[in-house]
Amino acid sequence: MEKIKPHKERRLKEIEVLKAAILKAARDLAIEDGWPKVSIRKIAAIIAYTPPVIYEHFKNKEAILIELESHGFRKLKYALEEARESQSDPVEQLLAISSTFWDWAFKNAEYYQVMFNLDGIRSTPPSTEALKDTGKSVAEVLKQIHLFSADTDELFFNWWAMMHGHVSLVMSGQLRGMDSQVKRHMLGGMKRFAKAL
Amino acid sequence: MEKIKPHKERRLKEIEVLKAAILKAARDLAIEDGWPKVSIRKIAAIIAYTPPVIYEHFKNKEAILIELESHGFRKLKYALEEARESQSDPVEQLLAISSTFWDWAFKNAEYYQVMFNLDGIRSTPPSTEALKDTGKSVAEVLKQIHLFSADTDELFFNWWAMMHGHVSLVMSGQLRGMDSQVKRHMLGGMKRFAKAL
DNA sequence: GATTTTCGCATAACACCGTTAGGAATTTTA
DNA sequence: TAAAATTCCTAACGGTGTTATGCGAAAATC
Repeated sequence: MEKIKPHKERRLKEIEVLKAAILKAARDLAIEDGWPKVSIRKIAAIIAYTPPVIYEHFKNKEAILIELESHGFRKLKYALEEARESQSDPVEQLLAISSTFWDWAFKNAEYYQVMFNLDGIRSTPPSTEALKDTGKSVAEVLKQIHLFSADTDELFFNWWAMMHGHVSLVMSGQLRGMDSQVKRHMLGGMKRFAKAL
Repeated sequence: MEKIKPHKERRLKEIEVLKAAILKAARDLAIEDGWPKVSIRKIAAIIAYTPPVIYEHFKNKEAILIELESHGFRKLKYALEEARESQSDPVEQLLAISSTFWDWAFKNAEYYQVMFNLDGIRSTPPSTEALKDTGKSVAEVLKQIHLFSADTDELFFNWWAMMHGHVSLVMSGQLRGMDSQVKRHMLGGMKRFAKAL
């Protein structure tokens, strides 16, 4: 068994720390000024290195976004699961999940934007897998509610569309200033959606 | 009454022509390679002028996009009105409008993307006015259908969210390759939506 | 008709961007 | 101690939106 030399181990930690710092810097910049203003050079300045160093940890700028995207989906998934567990009735669960989704999206707008390419920074889109996995709680709840009606895939996509539609219209500014009003509308629509199943 | 001198008049025509050429060049570039690859320099090359000339017709790059956005909304509005007139029953009208919306969005993706900032090129978002005006047909149809239930604003936003949600999830690649499947699901959801009113 | 003014347009530059090549200095290995 | 590898920087390439400057030609004025 090979013994790992202490300085090697320390170095590995350092690399991990630096990688985390890059991700944090990118996110902080996005929170501050929005994704379009995030640049490799600014990230480098924050972590007090020169730009090329970043390319030792990430293949390119896109790779940083992809990593943050998956962070975002994991966090959102967790939030939705928690929301579901706060209720026992399936319809109540659906409403709780939807409400939590909304709140999470705006409290973590920088994540949401990179997850759904809302600022068009990404050149490759997130995979369908992320959607399916993140919405697992919803899929299960829908299965419990619908009992007899349309196929589950349809309901699942309908739910995603209603959520992302409302959120992205507000977030991209088309309905700026109507946040809470639109959230009410979204929940109203979700109730009708559940009732129609 | 002041007489307009012929060379002045000719010049005004030239300016109009050039402005139209700039808009067309931008759109063609977007159709070819997507909005992120559209640049002032490339537009200039196409119209066979140098970049500064473009700034005599548009304040900046954003202004070009804003103009195309309003073109897009006008065209979409017209398409939706036509769809409505193809049916007499209100529910059928709603479905026809929704189906047409879908088809239009993908047949005019370069417009749709600039209208909803799907590629994040815009820094200022389109106004709520454009949404309200474009969706006028829908608002009227919804008023005819709902008779007693929830307020019209809510239904109107719900419709926009369902449409834009489905479209943007497919268009931004999250559901790539599932175009026709998702369209079916969207129409299914829309039927349930109409039935629940 | 000559002179002045205005107009149309290009050259060149500024400040930024993502990304990469090359090399210096330091640290680890032999 | 010499060789090898690692770490990190400087400098550059080709691209971006945008603007200052100025030249030549056309139009307006005298």
